[in-house]
Amino acid sequence: MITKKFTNGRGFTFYMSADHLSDQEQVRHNKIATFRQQGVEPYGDKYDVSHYSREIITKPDALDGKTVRLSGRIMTKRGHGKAGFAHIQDSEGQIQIYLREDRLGEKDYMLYKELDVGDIIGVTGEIFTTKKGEITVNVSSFSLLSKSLRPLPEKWHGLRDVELRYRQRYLDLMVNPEVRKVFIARSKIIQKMRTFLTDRGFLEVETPVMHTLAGGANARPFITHHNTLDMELYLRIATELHLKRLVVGGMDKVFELGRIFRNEGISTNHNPEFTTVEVYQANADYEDMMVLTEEMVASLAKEVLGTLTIEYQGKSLDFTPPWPRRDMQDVVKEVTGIDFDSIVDDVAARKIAREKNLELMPGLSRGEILFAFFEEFCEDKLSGPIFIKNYPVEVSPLARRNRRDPRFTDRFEAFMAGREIANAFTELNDPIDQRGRFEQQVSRRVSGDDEAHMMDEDFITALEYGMPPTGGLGIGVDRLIMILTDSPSIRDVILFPTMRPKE
RNA sequence: GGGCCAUUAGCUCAGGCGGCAGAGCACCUGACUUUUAAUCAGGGUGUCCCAGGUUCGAGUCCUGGAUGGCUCACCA
Repeated sequence: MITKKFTNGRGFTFYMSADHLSDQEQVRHNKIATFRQQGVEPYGDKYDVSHYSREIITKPDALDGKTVRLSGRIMTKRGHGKAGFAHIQDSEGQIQIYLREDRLGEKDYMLYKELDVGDIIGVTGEIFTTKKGEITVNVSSFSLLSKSLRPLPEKWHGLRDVELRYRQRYLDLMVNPEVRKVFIARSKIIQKMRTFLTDRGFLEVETPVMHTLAGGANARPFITHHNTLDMELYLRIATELHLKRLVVGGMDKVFELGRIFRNEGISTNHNPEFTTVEVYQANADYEDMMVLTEEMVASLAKEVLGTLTIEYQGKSLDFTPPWPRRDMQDVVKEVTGIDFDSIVDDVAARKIAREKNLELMPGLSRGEILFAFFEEFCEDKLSGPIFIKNYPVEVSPLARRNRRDPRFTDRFEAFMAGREIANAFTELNDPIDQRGRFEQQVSRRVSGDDEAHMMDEDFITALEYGMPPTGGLGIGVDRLIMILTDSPSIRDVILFPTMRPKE
């Protein structure tokens, strides 16, 4: 290690070295040693804080001339010989501080001059307003609370590199203030969601994350292993089947807000672990779930954003209930000109799919093809919010059949900005029909569809004891938060999105 | 998984046709007691993502790989 020693005019000794540390890191490491030599602890004790920055900025008149104590991270620093300005940032924002040598004394002022952007300090001083009109703390004393050993990202551009932003979210939060706003909004949305439901008499419950059988959705699970039991366990892909067991047990109104896991692709709309809320209400049906959905989303928008009309990526969305309700078959007819009501069998449906150049797995049924038409040609055109209802039975293995037309189920999905946000139905409570649906799923599984459901005998057994007529709703919480915070990527609303490790 | 693009200083980015590695901020040295992207004078601090190849010579061209972004497929 090549080391070069030099001393600056203020008695601080530095060693520049040629090892793995950058020059800026080396300087900061050396300062720690020098501070300790001078009796200054670089990782100080807790600082009694009287105010946060925002309280001071928002009511300067009441605090003018008053002494305040606050702590924060140095974000900018400007020296002027025997005086200096800096901005410190706390959880509420930034405030300017002013330090003078004739106030602090030579020793402390010299210590201040050695502080770096990124260091966390506690300051005590009086509030005043500078010539240029900025509310500022005239510091009478300060102490170093935590020495930062690495330089912060650039003050003007912030941290732009998306890879670094996700991998080192703490830096993103430090230097990109709008990021903090998104996650504060996320926290509020989830909190309001919880109180919205509990206020309406729903009971929050926790069901297993590790399943012996991953059900309730069409998705590939993550597999893990329990050593003592020596068995495979799956991380849950949905909370649905356990929540319905609770309804069988007499818990009439339940919900679970939590993380689920799907072993599938990653994209701007998909993270392997994500958050859903599922709600089940006995003596209700999917119409009731529509009302619940629109009321909940409207109340979240109102309470968190203060408005029912928002902009998402330049498009306007109005959450004022009631939202439009459209039949899937009607929407497909409107967009593609094809009336599935007049297509009576699977063969005719496959023929029309070929005409529209829709490449599908062989042997699909009429309902599956209708659903494919909807997804392919209609879904991304639904700016919403809108409810699409009456889903084919083949793609809805857990939903009750429509009384008048058993080819369909009493199911809807809510769409916003062309994305599915919610999925709900009148729950299938006929155990014999449910067994048939599972059997159909299993046969699809056998023929290669590894996302199809597995037979869940235990769930069937629960239904055989009798489940009351029940409405169920699932909401993709991350996606809803994306809409409400105008975030283009799901990674912008998940603090630590799944990333491949570096190297 | 396929296609396209990106990776250069701590950060944000430029580097035409292959010819000594660049700017701003940050940093270092000095000046400056109400500045605010402070200013002034001086200083470039680097595994050009990695490994090969072509070439007298590669940040630049070729091959392979890594990570990320967008997109298609899959899905919510």
